[in-house]
Amino acid sequence: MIQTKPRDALRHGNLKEALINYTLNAADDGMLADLSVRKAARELGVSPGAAYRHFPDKNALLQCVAERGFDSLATAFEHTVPFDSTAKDAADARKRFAALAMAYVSFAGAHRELWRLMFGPFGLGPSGASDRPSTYDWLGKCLSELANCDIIAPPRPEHQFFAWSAIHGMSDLQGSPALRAQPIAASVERQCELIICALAAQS
Amino acid sequence: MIQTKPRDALRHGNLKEALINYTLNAADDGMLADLSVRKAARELGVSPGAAYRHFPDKNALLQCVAERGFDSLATAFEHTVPFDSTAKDAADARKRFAALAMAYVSFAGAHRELWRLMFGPFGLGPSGASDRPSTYDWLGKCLSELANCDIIAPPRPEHQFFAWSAIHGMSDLQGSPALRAQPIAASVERQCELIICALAAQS
DNA sequence: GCGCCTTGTAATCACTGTTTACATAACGCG
DNA sequence: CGCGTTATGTAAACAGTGATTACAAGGCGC
Repeated sequence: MIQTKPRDALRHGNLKEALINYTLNAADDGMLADLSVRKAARELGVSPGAAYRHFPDKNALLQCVAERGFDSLATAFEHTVPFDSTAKDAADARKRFAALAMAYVSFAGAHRELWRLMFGPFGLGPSGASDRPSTYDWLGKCLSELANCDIIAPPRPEHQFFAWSAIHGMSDLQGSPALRAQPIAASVERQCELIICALAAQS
Repeated sequence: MIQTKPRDALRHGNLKEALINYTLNAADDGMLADLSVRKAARELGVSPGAAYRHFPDKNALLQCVAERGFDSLATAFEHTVPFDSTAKDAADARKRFAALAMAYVSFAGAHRELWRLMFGPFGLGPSGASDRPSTYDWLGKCLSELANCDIIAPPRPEHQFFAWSAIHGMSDLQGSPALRAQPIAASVERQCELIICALAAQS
C-alpha cells in the first residue's frame, strides 16, 4: 500500500523500508505465516541475498515490524485522545479513558496478526522499546485525569496494571467463539465503566 | 519426559502420541519455533514420512497440541478448585475465585509457548473445542457462587467477560518489562479483589 | 492360510533461510 | 576530474524443510 519513494529502478532506493512494508501488508492480509524472505525479495524484484544486507535474519525483520506496530499504536493514541485540555470535566475524563481503551481494542482487532507479533516471542513486551510514550504511560495519564476529577483515588501501579490487564484481555479475547453475539465496540465503553467502578471503590 | 508405552520397537506402537509429547516438550523448552516434523521423526527414530500417517500436515500437529493445552488447563482447574462444597461461605467463594485466577495465570506463565499456541492463529479461541468445561464455564460457576453469597449481583454475560478479560490480560502481560518489580503470584489475589469490587458495584 | 488395512520406509520435489564470492553504483576527497 | 571506499545488489551454493509418492512389511479378522 504505502509506497516509499523508489528514487531509482536499479539500486532499488529503499529496500529496507520496502521489506518492512511488504511484511506489514502480509500481516494485515493474515499471511504472516506464509511470509518468506525469498518470496518478499522476489516480489520486490530483488535477489534473496539483498534482503540480508538490511536484516541479519528473518527474525530481525519481524522484530522490526513489531516495533512499527507499537509506533502505529502510539500514533493511534495521539489521534484519538488529545491531552491538551486541562479542564477537570468528569465526563470528559471518562470519555477519554474509553477512547483510549477503544483505540487499543480496535487496533488489536484490525491488525490481528501484527498484534500477535508485537506481544509474541519477539515481544519487546509492551514497552514497545520505542521513544514514544507506551500504553502504560497513556493509561497513567488517563487515570490521573480521572483522579483529578475525584472519580477514582490517585492511581497506584497495581491499579494501572489492573486497567491495562482488563483492556488487554478484551483485545485478545474479542472474536472468541464464546462471545460470538457480543458486539465489541458497544461493550468497550461498558467494560471501561466496570474498571472505573473497581478503582473508585479503592478509596 | 512423559513416555507413552512404546509397546514395540518396530512399528513404534504409538507414534502419534509420541509426536504430541515431543511437541509439548519442545514448547515447554521454548523451542517451538525450531520444531520440525523431520527432526521430531528423526529423534523418535522414525522416517519423516511416518509422521504424515498421523497428521495431514504440521499445522494439524500444532493444533492437536493446542487442544492438549486446553485439556491440561481444564485438569489444572479441577485440581485447584473443588466444587463439591455447597456451603455458602463468602470467604470460601472468594478464595475459590482467586484460586481459579491463579491457576489460569500460573498455567500461562509456566507454559508460555504452549499458551501462545492455544490462543494463537490456530486458536480454537478459548472455547477449547474440548468436551470438558472451558474457562468461561468455570468462571461462570465461580461468579454464581459469589452471587449466592450476596457478594456480587447474579452475573450477566458482560460481567463474566469482564472477569475473564482481566484475568486473561494478567496472564498475557505478566513478565512484561513495565511490571518488572511486581511479583505476579502475590498480586493475583489483589487483582481478583478489584474484579469483585467492580462487579459488586453493579447492583 | 489369505486378504486387507494400518503403519512404516525410501526417494523425491519444490522451497526455504542463510552464506559466500563477486560485481557495480554512489559518494567523498585529492 | 579520477580514485578508492562503502553501501548495495547479484549469482550460486549449502543444508534443512514440508509434503507427496510408490512401495514394503507387520497385524488383524475370517
